[in-house]
Amino acid sequence: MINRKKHVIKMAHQLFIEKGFQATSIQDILDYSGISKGTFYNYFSSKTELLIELFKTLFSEMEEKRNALLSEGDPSNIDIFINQLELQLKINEENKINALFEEVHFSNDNELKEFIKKRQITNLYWLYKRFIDLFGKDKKPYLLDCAIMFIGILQHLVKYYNLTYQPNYHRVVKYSVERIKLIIGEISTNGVQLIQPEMFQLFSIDGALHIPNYQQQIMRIIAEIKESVPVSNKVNELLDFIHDEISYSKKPRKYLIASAVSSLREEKEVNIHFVEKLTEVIEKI
Amino acid sequence: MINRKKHVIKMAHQLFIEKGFQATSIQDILDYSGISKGTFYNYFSSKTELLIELFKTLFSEMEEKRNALLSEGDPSNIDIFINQLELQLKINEENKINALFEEVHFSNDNELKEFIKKRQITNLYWLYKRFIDLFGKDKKPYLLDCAIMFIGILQHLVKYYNLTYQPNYHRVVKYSVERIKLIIGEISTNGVQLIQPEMFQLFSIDGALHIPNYQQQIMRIIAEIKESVPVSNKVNELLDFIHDEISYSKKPRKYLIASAVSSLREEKEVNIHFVEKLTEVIEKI
DNA sequence: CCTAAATTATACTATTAGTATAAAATATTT
DNA sequence: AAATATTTTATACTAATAGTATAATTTAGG
Repeated sequence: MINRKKHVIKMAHQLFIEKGFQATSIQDILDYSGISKGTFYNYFSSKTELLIELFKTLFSEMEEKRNALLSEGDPSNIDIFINQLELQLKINEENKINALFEEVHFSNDNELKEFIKKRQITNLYWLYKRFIDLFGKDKKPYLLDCAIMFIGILQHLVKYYNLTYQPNYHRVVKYSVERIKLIIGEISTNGVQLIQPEMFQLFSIDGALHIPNYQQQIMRIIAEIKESVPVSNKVNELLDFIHDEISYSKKPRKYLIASAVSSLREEKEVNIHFVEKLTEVIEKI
Repeated sequence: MINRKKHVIKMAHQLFIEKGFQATSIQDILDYSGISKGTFYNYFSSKTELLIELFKTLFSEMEEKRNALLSEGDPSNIDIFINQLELQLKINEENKINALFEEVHFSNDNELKEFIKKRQITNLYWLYKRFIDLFGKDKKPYLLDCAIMFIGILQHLVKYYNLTYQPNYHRVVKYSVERIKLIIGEISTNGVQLIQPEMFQLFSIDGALHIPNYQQQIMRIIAEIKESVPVSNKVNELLDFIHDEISYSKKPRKYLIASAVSSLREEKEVNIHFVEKLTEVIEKI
């Protein structure tokens, strides 16, 4: 029964893709996934919260795959970067993430709006960091501007390219990268800056963003635990809490996480080996 | 009573700005603008249709002001272009058009989606044409790509600039224009093309877009008539029909418009001079 | 086999979009 | 000015849907 919640999210995702988020009623989701209303509200407090959970899983998967492309590779290798972008665009399309994203801008739900905003900033930060990898630390002052422009260029070109031709992400990404390379060269020669990278501090995710090491490690361990054995409700809840706290809190509450881990230790289904690794990593937060 | 409908749109606009489109119920609009439900549904078939009418008026006003900046000026003067962009960004902000736009992507309403899509394409086309004015016909094959990239750059820079600093549209526009100038130079030297300008034909607004002369003239005459004297319901309906047919139809139905004009001729409140001018222009369609 | 938790079925409330209609107010025509 | 047509209002109604409440049933685990 532990996968029921995931199953509901999956079914809802399908409905959202087919009919759109708005047009899918909760009753539709109940019918399609074969649960009762009570169960639904036991899992989620609203349709919006279901959507947020859907986004979280999709983004986690995407980030994992994206980072896997780079692991052990050379961060300054631009072909890897291009592969990462292509991958993201493809996953986006497969899951209609963009469509959902757009559909969702409407919401009066502040939690959702904040979630999406943070997501965009985090994504921008990733790009900024990758640009530093690719083009060198000396160009730092200009690379935020460039990252912003690059997102704009890429998104708009993809949109109109796909309106006109069959999608060809490789071509569009390469084209976009060529343009931004030119701009980076010119801007850093002339020393023109528009927005200061200190901007990230405004969103107080700067801290969290600077130490993605432990975050990635923890997320990997959690994934391993879940794959190793079907876990109980309780374990699942604990793992999800840790995952979310790590991923979406400005400052993850270290002691709360430690407490969750020690509860995990009690559960025999979880290999003690994993718990040790978790404890170890969490101490470094 | 002729302005009541406009008054309702205005009041609704205020509510949309304050609370958002979604969060504003029809009852809110009724209370705020002091009309009854019956009247509302007499004016609009739904809240969405009201929104479309709001957009139409906002866009018309914006286009008029934007084009006024260029009238009699040199199309290749880049400072005029920069002024035009600044103006648009400011009007956008004042009326929260972007916010409404985003809020609205959600809708299951196909009419609205189509309306917005066409609006974006039309806007892109305007920019493409302006780029031809500014950078020369010889660069035509590359200027659609550049227009697309430019929109992306400008929109994203504005977004993040305004998140960080006080809005300074002049600065952001100038920065964006500098970048695109560089790209245009490089692209046209190397002869790289991504999307063909023939793309516009896909949206079959190509024809309509090529002859904006009569469109502008007619819209000006209509505005003049409405300003000259408070017009009756009937006249207003006729004028609005002509306006919409000119603005939003792929191929305006010439004879239908002529018929509307001849009905106008019967109305004594409308100065015959205007009717003559209209007739004259419509013959050229 | 027993207990606790999860799930179901069902009924209910509250909000809202949209329809229907008769009465009242306002315009228009003769 | 009276008659007629139209617009507007007030009101009551239907239908759809989100979310709450709860007793009965099922399932999982010790």
